[in-house]
Amino acid sequence: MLVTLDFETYFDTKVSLSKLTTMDYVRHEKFKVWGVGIKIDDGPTEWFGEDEAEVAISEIDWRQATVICHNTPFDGYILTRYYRVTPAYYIDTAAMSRGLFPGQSARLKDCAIRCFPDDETMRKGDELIDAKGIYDLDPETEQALGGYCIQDVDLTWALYQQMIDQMPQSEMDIIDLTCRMFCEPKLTVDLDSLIAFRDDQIAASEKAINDAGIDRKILSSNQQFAEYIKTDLGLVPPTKRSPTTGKNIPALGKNDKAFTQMQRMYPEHEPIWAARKAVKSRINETRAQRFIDAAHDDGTISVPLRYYAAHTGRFGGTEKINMQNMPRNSPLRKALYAPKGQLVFVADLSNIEARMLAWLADEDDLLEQFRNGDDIYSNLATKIYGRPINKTDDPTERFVGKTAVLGLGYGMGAAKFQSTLEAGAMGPPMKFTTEEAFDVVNTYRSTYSGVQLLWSKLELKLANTINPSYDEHWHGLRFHRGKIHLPNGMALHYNNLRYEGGQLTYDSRATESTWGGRITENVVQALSRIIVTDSMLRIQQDASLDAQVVLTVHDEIVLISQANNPDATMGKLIAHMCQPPSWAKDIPLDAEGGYDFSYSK
DNA sequence: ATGCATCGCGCG
DNA sequence: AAAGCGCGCGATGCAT
Repeated sequence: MLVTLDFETYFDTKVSLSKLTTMDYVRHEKFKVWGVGIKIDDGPTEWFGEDEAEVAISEIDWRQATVICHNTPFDGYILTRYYRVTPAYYIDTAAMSRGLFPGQSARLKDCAIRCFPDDETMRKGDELIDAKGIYDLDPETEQALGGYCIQDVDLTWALYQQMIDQMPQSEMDIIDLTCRMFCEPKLTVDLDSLIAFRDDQIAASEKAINDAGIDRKILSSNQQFAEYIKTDLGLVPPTKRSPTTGKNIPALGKNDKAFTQMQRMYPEHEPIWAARKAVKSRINETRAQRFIDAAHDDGTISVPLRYYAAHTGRFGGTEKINMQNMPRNSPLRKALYAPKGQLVFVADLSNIEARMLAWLADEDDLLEQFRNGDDIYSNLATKIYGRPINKTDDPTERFVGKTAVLGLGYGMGAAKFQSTLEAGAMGPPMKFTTEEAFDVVNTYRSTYSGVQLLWSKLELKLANTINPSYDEHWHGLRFHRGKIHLPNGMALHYNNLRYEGGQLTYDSRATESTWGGRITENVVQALSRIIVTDSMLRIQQDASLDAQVVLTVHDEIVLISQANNPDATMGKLIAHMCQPPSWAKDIPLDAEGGYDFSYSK
């Protein structure tokens, strides 16, 4: 049974979805369901007002129901957390839109215009219903609201019918799973440790500011802090060229080399440097607070993930919470744990993008190294240094190999390679001369000549699609009409593809230009994402695992399963993740992972 | 007050 | 001619 529905709920200037997270909004004391529009299968849409909504919801057999909404994490959250009913399957037309039209607005209004450009009846009502801030609706307002709600439900249904044929079942299952992570939370939070962490952060930052004796405002502002360094300390504040605007801006970031150097040169100002750091690291405090606020009374926490946030299909964060970029050894991670009797399992696909790149580039030698379980970072470093490099004896040289493998495969140049090494993002900061950096880049490109060839191949094939009759199948991909169709039925979109000033150009939110290295990265990322989501579904659907996937972080899958016999569970996970797809049977995959009471690796 | 662009920084 | 790529959030500073 298909249940298309749309809740209309109280909102005012402060209590609204634009001001609050979904969690805070639905649990707000003023939250109230004004009514709900419900359509069962292709029957008529009915409006149920405030007094009828609960009965209408309770009369549906949710164990048999597939719910369809526009932005289902919201309506689904009301169903599961407010009405305590759980649909069998979640469909979200906003998510479908993001999948089919990456980078374009997924608002109901915009979806309608895009899907039905010539049908003026398929429009979201835009006359203003002034229900804002009216807690108890008068009959006329309620009737008007009900009318618009019915229109929205009908529109959602029409969008569903329009888009469903273009959506592969696997992606519908991923949308269902994404909604489930949010609407049926399984992870729990340790509030005490979060509160302790937050309060520690606040105390530490207050102490640092007091010790320095400078106003917080000055410390936190780049411009004001630069001025302070100049006039009060009598030093020259470091500057740099903005990578986006080209303007000269203060280089006072935590990782700005000139600034860290200045800190080393003037240790007598240590309290000031410490205070600057403390002020700038308030994110820990606010993040802890976000988690505390998001926690439900029963201890669970919803995982907000945005389906198809990136045009490559990768997920993103949302609801002011980004669980995909939590610092690795942060108390934030440790505060997320499994319910009693269960464990958190974390597994990731080792070097998935490097493997995918090697597979696409037909780099047989590299593929063989992966098959043999070789340390590819050390192997490349061996070529770079001209002597045997291994993980234990030459960690520094290996980092050079790692930086090379991760960046040079997508066209990174010598200057950028040099500065990346100098910043020391992946290991100890290293000094390379321009010539040395050039040497490494050349070594990489000649060692993996297939990669360099791949850049130009992909650029040429994509550029060829400017010609509408061009249609080529290659490596499970199809190049046609500004799109690179992926083997799972989705596609990379390069809208309005053209040459502008000699640059391959397309429209996303802004006008973008692209080139071989960038296209290669897009394809590699999109294909790697399919490997991960395919195994996510296998894991979720393997009844013997009794697992609930609760989070994914690009190459990593996080799930909760029973605590008994965890090694057997882990073994099955790894097996699921190492299964190559039908379109790349010869790609060597590897996965590793572990389990614990909490989400800590 | 609120929105937008920009930067910094965390993750992959 | 030359270019690692992909995200979201917090904070600042400026525009409205």
